[in-house]
Amino acid sequence: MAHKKTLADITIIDVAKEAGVSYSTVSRVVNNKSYVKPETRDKVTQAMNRLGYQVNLQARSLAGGNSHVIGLLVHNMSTQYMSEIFRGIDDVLAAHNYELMLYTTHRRMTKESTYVNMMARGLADGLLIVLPRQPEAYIESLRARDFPYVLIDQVGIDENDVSVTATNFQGGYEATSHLIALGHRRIGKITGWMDMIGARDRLDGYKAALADHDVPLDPQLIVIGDFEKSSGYRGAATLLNLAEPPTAIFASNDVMAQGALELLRECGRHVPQDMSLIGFDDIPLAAILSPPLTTLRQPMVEMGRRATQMLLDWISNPEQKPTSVTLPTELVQRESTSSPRP
Amino acid sequence: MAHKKTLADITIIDVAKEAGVSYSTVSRVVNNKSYVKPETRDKVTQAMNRLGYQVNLQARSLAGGNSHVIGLLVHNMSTQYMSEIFRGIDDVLAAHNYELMLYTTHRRMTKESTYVNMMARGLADGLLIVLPRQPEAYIESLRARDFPYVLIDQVGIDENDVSVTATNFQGGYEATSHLIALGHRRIGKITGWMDMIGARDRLDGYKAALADHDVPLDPQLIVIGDFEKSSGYRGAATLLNLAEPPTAIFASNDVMAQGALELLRECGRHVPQDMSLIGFDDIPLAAILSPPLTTLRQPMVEMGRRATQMLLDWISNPEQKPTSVTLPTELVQRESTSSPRP
DNA sequence: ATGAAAGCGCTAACAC
DNA sequence: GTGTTAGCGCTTTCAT
Repeated sequence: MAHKKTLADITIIDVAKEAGVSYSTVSRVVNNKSYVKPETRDKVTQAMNRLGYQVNLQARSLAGGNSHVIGLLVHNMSTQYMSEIFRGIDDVLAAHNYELMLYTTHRRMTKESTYVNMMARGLADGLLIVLPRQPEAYIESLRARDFPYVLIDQVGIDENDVSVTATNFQGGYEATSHLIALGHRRIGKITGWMDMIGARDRLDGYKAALADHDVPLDPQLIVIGDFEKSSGYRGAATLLNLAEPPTAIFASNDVMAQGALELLRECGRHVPQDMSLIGFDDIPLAAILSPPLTTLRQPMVEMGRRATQMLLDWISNPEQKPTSVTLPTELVQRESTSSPRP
Repeated sequence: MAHKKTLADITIIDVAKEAGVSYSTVSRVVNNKSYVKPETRDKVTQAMNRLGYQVNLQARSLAGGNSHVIGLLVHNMSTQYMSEIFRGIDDVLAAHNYELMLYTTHRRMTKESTYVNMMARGLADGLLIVLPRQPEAYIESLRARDFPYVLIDQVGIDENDVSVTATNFQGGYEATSHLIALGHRRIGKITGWMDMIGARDRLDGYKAALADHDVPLDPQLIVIGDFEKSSGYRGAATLLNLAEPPTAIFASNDVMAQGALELLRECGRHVPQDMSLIGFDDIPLAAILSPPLTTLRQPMVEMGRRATQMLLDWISNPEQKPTSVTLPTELVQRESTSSPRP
């Protein structure tokens, strides 16, 4: 045992004694359920304050109540993308006195299910899942127990899943159209994980914009990335080595754009004079790069906020399942895009 | 109640039935404690797998066992500084199958104690506290119950506190000496929160370096900051407006240096030609700024790792309290410092 | 409106 | 080496 419980651990029973009531009455006061005579309630409240009572979340949860904890399942916490989403989550959690259990999966994808099950067994009242790669593995079990969960930046398996996403197709379309409007005809594309719907949507938006503007689609111009900086770097290299290289590159997130920028600099190419570059997300980094990166802003903080609010609503009202929302993206023009050299 | 417990919730009792043993034997197998006949152990293990058993952490914790959760108390999760520290924490937690309860205090300093108490009452087996501002408020209660906790980047009230810090004084000394060696004599200093020992140490290092190199100390050159970008911006403005402005600025973290850089750019000053600039931390951002920032590297990932390892060791061996460690800082020369204009 | 009592799933003595 | 049993602190019927 890691610690000894000292006398400082005062329980509902201590409060009951102090207030001269039964301990189920104390429970009622604490949970604000059913009627308690105002007079009694006062007595109890005062006793609680006097003793400095604090609820034991595990006991409450074990006994069948809410745990007042929500679980957050993320791939990697140390990215600006996640920092932004987290700010939104944290905002609303703090406002509602909820605790947060954080789980980062990294490469250990197999453990996702284990974690989700632990959470669903009472450790948490609900789950926030950011960018899951294979939610199929556990979503079914979540549904089976009517356990509230909201997916962020990933739609689920079907319409039953509650999710918060952005307009990825539109964003891809707009980014590409922006480049076309500038006069580009050969536009390289570095994609994200192709097993993620959002990444596929951005690519589809790219293709649609090309088609709508009668720009031929050259498969060589599409290179598969993985949302990591290094794949942006490699992708840009691939594109640059083409017999007929593009005059602009659309990376499916800012971090890959950063990687591309690095490669371009190393090869002595100037952005945007020699090569236009556009990203996706608008993480804080985007504005700091030189040149500042033109990108498609995704409202990440708001996504975190909305998802959390939806989850909390759902928890407090289990019958009322929230409906998924899609938030708008927006073109942020900075200095990494311009017309191509004549 | 947020969810209904379905038949899928199989407990230690189900496993016991399935294996044909008592449920305390199952508990023994699960916890790997005391001897169980290998044969019995196998039977139980198989039953567990067959049923897909998973321990209920709250029940375990309530019953007096370890919760296998550690609490992390931070001021703000959405900074690169924290992202780095978190990577270290996450690394070792994952390796030891520990869960993480995250609590961000923001401006709600009053809630720190409440949270710490909740954790200490069984929700967590130990606590990691990053950069607390007023730990006095609750550290006493932690000690009173022999509850394991490790402070990161903050020494405690006295030698009894276990902490992981970096050589802030040395770092401040080295940063300043670097500037002096370059030929600077008027060196501005933007400090961090002055209620934090680390920030005071960096300032003291600055003063000591000045004294050792016979550079007069001008109080006007010291402006109080708060580790936020905006205070770096304002601090630089103050310094620039001095009758006799400095030729170099030492900001107590990279984020304030970033703020200073912004102000400098807006005022048309070139770094490092018109003004040398040095930061502290070496967050990823530092290398990306233009010009890339010279700074004092603090081994943040390692700090997180060490602290977590110490905490876990302590938890598994309560009699053996770990001893605090101080990790070395290191000058990282990039392009934001040079000799002053003649 | 309030009290009594039965568990929630588990650990940790204590028996055998 | 394994079974029995008493709680951990709380929520929730069920009485009253």
